[in-house]
Amino acid sequence: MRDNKTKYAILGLLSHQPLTGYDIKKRIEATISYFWDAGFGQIYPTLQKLETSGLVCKKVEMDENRPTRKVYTITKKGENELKKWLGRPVEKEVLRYEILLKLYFGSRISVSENLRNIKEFKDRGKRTLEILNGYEQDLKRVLSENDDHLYYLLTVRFGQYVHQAYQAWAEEAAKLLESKIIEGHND
Amino acid sequence: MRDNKTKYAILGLLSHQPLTGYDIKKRIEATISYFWDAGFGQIYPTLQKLETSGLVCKKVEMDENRPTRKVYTITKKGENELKKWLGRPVEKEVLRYEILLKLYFGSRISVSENLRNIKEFKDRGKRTLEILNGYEQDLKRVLSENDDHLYYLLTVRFGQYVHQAYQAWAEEAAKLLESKIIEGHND
DNA sequence: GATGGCATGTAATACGTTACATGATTAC
DNA sequence: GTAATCATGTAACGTATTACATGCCATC
Repeated sequence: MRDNKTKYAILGLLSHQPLTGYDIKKRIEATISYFWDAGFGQIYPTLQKLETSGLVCKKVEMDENRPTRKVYTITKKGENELKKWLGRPVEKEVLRYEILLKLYFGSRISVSENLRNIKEFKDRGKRTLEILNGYEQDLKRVLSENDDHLYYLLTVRFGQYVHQAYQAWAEEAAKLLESKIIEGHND
Repeated sequence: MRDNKTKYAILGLLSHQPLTGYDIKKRIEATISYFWDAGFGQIYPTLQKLETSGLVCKKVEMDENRPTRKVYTITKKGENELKKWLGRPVEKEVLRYEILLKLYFGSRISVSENLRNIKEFKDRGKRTLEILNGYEQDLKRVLSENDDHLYYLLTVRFGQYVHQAYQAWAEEAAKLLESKIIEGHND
């Protein structure tokens, strides 16, 4: 593991409570997936590697009726590793926006096709924004209950700021492209 | 190649003019790297695959004095492939923000460490924003010269919107965390 | 009887980064 | 002399996705 960051997402979730691989997948989906997603094919092998390096330990729960559960618990060593990483500043965020890659070469296709791409981006973003607004309301209600909630709120606020920026940009971009159709009627 | 998107970045650049692998790297750095980056280790093998599948063709330029240049030109088939991809809407943007992954588990470390992480994110973003502002000025000056420039401007405007959102968020987040220190003086 | 949730994982493949390896020319 | 730019690429490794494979239980 050179610098697998998903392993820290897993360690972070386990620092609250013991979980199975399946649980971890559900948690990620429900909480951090909009800025850090992971599938089963990544979670299960990572858990095995974390166990091998002694950062988590496994307890097998067998039951006749239900599938065998493998519950993972974070170790002291795992907690230290997590804290060490959390305190280390991010060197560089690497982001890839497919919408921008398409738009950059937009002159190769028609204006209306570009407008459609922008519109789909905007609609998708609007749905995400609504979900984030819901999270914000929920978190504000329970803010004082737990030290973690403020940090959750900060990440949600980030999402709201960025998605509002997407909406504003998409409107401006659509206007600029539409005025191009009117000027040159080259569509 | 399942759905290598970097290949479209390369095809897009070649749709303007023939380039070497080295040229492509420079172009990417100077134009799209803030939303789509690629290294030599990705560019050279991708060019070879593109040639094998007939989307680009290669011309070897030998010269005694300078290194052998391999100039790649997009084919008709390559142009069609590019256009087909450009017109296909983006299904899902997958983004990973390391800063948010760290912040989500922020309660595990001290408030001042979180504040430092936010500050570094903000400072880095500010530098990028200044670069983007420069791009905007340049592009506005030459907007009417070329059909491409409007599309370049749209991607730059996107960057500006998003980076302004980063700045506003970072300020709010820092304030919220600072008020936590004052309330609980738990740092 | 079919769908969906719970629960595990492996295998194949693709995507991407980093280090390694070479060597000439040009500018300071 | 030294660093930067031009110019090529391979090898090793790590990260991530997708498909495959299994099987029970509960609900509709």
